[in-house]
Amino acid sequence: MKKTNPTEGELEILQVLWELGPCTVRAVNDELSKGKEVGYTTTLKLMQIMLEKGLLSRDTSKRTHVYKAEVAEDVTQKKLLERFLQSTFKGSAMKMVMQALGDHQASKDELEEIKALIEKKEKEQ
Amino acid sequence: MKKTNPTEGELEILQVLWELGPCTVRAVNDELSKGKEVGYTTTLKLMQIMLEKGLLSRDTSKRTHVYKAEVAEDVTQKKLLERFLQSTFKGSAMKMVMQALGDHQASKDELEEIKALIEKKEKEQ
DNA sequence: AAAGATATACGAAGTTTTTCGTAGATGCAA
DNA sequence: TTGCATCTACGAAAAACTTCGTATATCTTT
Repeated sequence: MKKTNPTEGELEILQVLWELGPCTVRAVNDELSKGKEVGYTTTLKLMQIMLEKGLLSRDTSKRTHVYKAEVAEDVTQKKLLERFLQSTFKGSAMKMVMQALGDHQASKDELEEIKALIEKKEKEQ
Repeated sequence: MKKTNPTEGELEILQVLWELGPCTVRAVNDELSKGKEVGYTTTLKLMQIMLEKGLLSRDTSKRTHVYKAEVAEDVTQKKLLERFLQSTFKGSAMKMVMQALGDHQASKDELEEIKALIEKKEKEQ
């Protein structure tokens, strides 16, 4: 029940559950299979481990168990982002933001949204 | 010589070399030791592996070898950023930017810099 | 009811990454 | 020169993560 950070494999499963909501192992495995080959029992095992870690919970009232994410998407993203920032950008969020903005396409709306956020932050200061 | 992505441990070493420039194993190990306990031969071994991978090069003309990063900081950051974006934010750079901006302090200058970049991007469109 | 499909549990092998001990070479100080 | 400190090489244990096979139970279909 420690809710340790998910590994990459675990994260893929979380992505599916965040997107589709509570799922059976089969559903998760089908979804993962769209992107890469992965055995059913591999997915099952991983989800059982995640259950132990507290990353998932499940409903066992039926024969086919239904799993559900126990960690929120935004909270998890935030934690992982902190870790990544630390390890790759020595904690400099702004440097990373510049890098990301520079390298990626953005729609007009997205740019506006970011600009609005920046202006809000500037007022706060 | 494949220059595969560095692992987390390898990244810590790269950070040191990027910051201090070419270093002996001892120097790198001393630096790492400021943050956590780590054995000398552990650092040595890791750096030897990185040498094999092509992440580092070294000067062996003296008894004490001097290692140097063979991958650039910004290029490496960019690669790792792509991977991280994919695994954690399903590739949505803008979502991550918003998250990072929202959660982190930024100086006036940094905010201005980002705003300028955004305006430049808007013009490009 | 029997056969086939599908489910969970679980051990264990396979990979990757990290850590460390030991051996042998070289430098340095008394 | 002798002995102590420091260096590299290297194997291999340890740890973390991933993958899978097999046993067994439960539906479902005929």
